[in-house]
Amino acid sequence: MMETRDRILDVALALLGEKPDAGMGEIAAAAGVVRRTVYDHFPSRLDLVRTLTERAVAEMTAVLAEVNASDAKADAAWVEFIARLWPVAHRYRVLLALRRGEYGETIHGLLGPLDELLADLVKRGQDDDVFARHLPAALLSQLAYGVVFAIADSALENGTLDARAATITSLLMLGVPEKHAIALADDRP
Amino acid sequence: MMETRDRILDVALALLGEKPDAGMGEIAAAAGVVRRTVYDHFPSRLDLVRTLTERAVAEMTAVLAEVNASDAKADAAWVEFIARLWPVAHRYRVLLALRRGEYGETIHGLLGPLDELLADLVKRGQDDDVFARHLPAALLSQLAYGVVFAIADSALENGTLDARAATITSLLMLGVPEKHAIALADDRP
DNA sequence: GACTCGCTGTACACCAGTGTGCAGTGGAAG
DNA sequence: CTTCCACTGCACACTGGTGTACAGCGAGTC
Repeated sequence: MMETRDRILDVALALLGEKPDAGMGEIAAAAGVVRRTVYDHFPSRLDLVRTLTERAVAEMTAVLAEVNASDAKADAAWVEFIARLWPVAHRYRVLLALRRGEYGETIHGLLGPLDELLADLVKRGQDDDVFARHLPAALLSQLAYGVVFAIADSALENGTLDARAATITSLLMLGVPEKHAIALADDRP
Repeated sequence: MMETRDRILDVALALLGEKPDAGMGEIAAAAGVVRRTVYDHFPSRLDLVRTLTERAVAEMTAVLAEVNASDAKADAAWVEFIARLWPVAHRYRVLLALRRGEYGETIHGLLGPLDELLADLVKRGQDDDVFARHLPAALLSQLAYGVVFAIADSALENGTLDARAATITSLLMLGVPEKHAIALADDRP
C-alpha cells in the first residue's frame, strides 16, 4: 500500500518532533510496521529525513511566497504568515533540531530557499521603516521565526496554543511597537 | 598534573560548543591527551558534562544573583546581566544544545536555579510595568536569554561580537520600547 | 490457480561510541 | 635510588543503531 509510506512520514515527523534522535526501529514501531519495511521505502535514514524536510519546506515556502507576493505592508504580511503557519508550526519544530545534528549540512541546504524568502520579507520591512535595524535582516528573520517555533513548542507542553502571543513576540523582536503589534495581532478574524 | 583536568574541561566546553555530540575520543584528542586519561578524571561522559554544566551555572548564577540583588529597575538589571554575561556567552552556548539530547533531564535540573532567578527578574519587571505581559515570565525569560545565546552564536561565525545588538533584541522581546531599549543599551561605559 | 507485491520475521555484518583492564613509562618528590 | 603518580598504549567487552539478505505470507489481480 502506498498509504504506508505516507503513514511512516507522518509518524516520523511527529516522533522526531519529540525525540529528534529516534532510530529507524522506533519510527517503524510507531508506524505499526517492521523496521525492514521502512528501509523498503527509504533506503537510508537520511532519505527519510530529507523527504520529511522537503515536504515541510515546500508547504511553508508556498505559504510564505503567497503572502510575500501580495503588496501588503511587511508587518501585516508577517502577521499573515505566522497566522497561517501557526496551526502546523509545532509539527515542523523538528526542523530546528535537525539543522544541528548529523544531517545538518543537508537540511540546512534544503531550508536555504525558505530562509531567503524570510529574509527578503524582513528586509523589505526594514527598508520601509516598519521593522527595526538593530540586526541584519538575515539574522533577525531567523531569530523571529525561531521564537515562533519555540513558543509553539512550549505551548504544547502547556496545553494552550497561543498564536496571538507568538505573533506579538515575533513582532516585538522585529522592532514593531507594542501597541501596534497588539493591534496587528488582534485585528484578524 | 591537576592542570590536565582543567584543560580537559576547557577544551570540552569549546569543542562541545561547536559539536555537541563530540565523543570522548575527540575531546581527548583536542585536549592533547589519550582517551583513557579522560576517563581517569571523569568516570563517564555524563560526569564530564555535569561538571561542565555545574561550572557554567555557578558562574552565571553568581552574576545574576548579584545583579538581581541590587535595587535597580528590572530593565537596567537585565542590561547589566547581559553586559556581564556577553563576553562568555558564546562559551556556554553548548548549554542550550545540552538541554535537549541524551542528558537533557540532568542538565535541565542543574539549570533550574538559574532559570528561576531569571524568571524572578522578568516577573519583577512585569509587576513594575517595565516589561510586557504578552507571555508568562518563566517562558519569556527563557526566550529572551535564549536569543542572546543565539546572537552570540551567529556573531561568532560573523566575526563581530555585538553585545549592543543582543541587548537591544532581548529588551525588545521583553516589551521595552525601542527608543528606551537603545538608550539603555548605549548608556554603558 | 498462478503471479505479483507489499509487508513480515529473523538473521546477519558492520560501525562507532562507551567504559574497563592492565602492563608500561617518564618525571617529580622523598 | 626508589617510590609514587599521572599519563600512555593497547587490549577487550558491550551497546545500540544502521543497512542488507533471504525465506516467507497474505491479499489482491489477471
